[in-house]
Amino acid sequence: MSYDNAKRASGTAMKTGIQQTIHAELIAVLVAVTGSVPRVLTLADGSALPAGPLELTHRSLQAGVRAWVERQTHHPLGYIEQLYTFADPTRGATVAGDQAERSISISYLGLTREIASGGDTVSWQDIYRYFPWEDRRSDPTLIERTIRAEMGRWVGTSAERAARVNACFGLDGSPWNEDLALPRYELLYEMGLVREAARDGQSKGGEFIHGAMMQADHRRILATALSRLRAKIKYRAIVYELMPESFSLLELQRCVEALAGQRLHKSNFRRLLASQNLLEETAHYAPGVGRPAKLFRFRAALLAERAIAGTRLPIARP
Amino acid sequence: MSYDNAKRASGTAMKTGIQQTIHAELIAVLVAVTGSVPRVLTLADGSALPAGPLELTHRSLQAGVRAWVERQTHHPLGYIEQLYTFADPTRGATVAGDQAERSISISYLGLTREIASGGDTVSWQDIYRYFPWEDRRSDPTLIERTIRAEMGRWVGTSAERAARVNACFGLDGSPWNEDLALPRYELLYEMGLVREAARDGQSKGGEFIHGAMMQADHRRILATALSRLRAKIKYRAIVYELMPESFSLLELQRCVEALAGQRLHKSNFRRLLASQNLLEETAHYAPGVGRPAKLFRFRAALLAERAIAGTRLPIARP
DNA sequence: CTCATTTATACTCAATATGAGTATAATGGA
DNA sequence: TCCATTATACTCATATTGAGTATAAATGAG
Repeated sequence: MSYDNAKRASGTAMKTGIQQTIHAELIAVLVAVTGSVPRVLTLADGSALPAGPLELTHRSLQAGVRAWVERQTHHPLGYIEQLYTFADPTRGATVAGDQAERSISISYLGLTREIASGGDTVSWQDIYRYFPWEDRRSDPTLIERTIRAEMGRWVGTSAERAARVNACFGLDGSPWNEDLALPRYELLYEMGLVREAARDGQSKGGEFIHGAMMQADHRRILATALSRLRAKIKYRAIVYELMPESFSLLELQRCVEALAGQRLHKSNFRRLLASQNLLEETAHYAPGVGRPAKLFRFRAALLAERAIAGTRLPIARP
Repeated sequence: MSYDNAKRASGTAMKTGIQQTIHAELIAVLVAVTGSVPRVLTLADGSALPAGPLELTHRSLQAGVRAWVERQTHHPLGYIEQLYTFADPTRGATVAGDQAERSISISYLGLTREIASGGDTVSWQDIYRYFPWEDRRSDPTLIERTIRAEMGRWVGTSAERAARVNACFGLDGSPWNEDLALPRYELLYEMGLVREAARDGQSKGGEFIHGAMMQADHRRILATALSRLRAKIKYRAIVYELMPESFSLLELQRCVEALAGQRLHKSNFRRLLASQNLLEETAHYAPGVGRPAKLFRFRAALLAERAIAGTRLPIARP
């Protein structure tokens, strides 16, 4: 961290020998919500996220991701956001003469609407297939019933571990915080309760809790995306990208509930929406089993103001 | 984005020809708050952030940043968080035979306490030296007075541009949002009102607003750090890392104010602190000019619970 | 055709949180 | 001793939130 380094770094390409050669890979987490199911686009029958190398033709990282997704799905990608960059030390770290090799992965979160993607093993998967404990809409006691005993074993008599588990999983007085999806996954990994831990040689064997495994650390990346998304819907109107042109208020509520993994209080949710002035009425109604619901759309001006309003979550209890 | 790519990506090192060779650089934004001044560690007399290449000896990206900072400052680094990764298309994008070269920068935010750093041109600089308009503690009307006319010229008759400026800078009815430090800097760049824009050939010439320039896009990275930090103090107790062992409530308030760039309401700030149960009293008092203030420290248990409480900002008006 | 069922929408009300300000307590120094 | 200065403790009106009830507009069974 010397001045020389800084000068080199901000100049043109560095070609000195100290530095190693690196391969960069882009990973995309594409999310869509259909009805009440939050989905992610996967490859290999749900065991991997779309990924590929950064190519020279890409003007920027974001442009690289966009290019792929649009080539693959023939669908323009709306909102897109960088998630995280990591350099896995265990993979690709081989030295060959003067040149050392290493792989860096840069992940992105994109929001779309679900479309039929014609590929061999390409498919949209329910996100909660990978994190069953994150879906508390129908049964918020899943953790209480299935995971708690296993966690207790790991905690043992350590007060510090107990505090961490309670804070992450909302046990013993702590409130449940939906944003903590990533810390929860990481904690389960550390406890050896997800299959990836055993695969990577971290687990001492024992019970695994439900949840489908993915290649490499793709499931961790997906957890990062879920965390980010849940935090963001509370202060940015990004649901926009996930909804059709017009929709009923209940449909919008179901979409937010799907992402948050929580039931929301109906009238309070509507009051919040009204106070934020995000929507405008259309002249149409959605037919259905009961009284027809008025259809709404997002206000056109919203696109310009993007940076503003927040959608906080009025949580409902059964 | 085919299944083949995904398989390659998640296997061992990729050596096929499609992919280009990449250099990775790590950039650190080290922040400390001393008294009422938020500072950042810089090189080259305040014109660059500490940066250097990713080395093979680094187990992970974070470990790489930690290693440097600790080697340079001889001070253990507490909180550290990844900011953003970007691949500048304009620098280092040269093709040489089969091998193409490109540079990727990965930036990190770290929190410390300020210490004398014995280096030639290494220094701690007031962050608001780079973003004078972000400090609204003494004079919240700076934008109103100095920048507005210039912005008006760029807006012209475009309603969309006007809406964007108003939302970003809290003009014309929109509330000021301190988290938007990055969008604000980006908007000023787009408008050609910061010197970097002229250097990069984006500006059409004209008045520049105050604020010191930095090499490459380091000032943009610093804006990213400020945005992230301001957003985060509202929902995570990270001020912890910036304060000494024990401190008075007013000192803590001054620290938060320095980061937020806003004055806070004294008694409401204290009420918020009390309700969150973050602090505990010590037996000591700080001597000073008036009545001595009781000294507090962060509760030990806080470290374990880290993931919890939020510190919202009760804004004060003069 | 009537009524139970289902969903939509409108209101109400208590509890809590927030913004803003006043009153009182300890200091050191003129 | 009194005053300037900072600390700490209360007060109070208003806004926001959580939770729930009442009424409206459809469908379909009988």
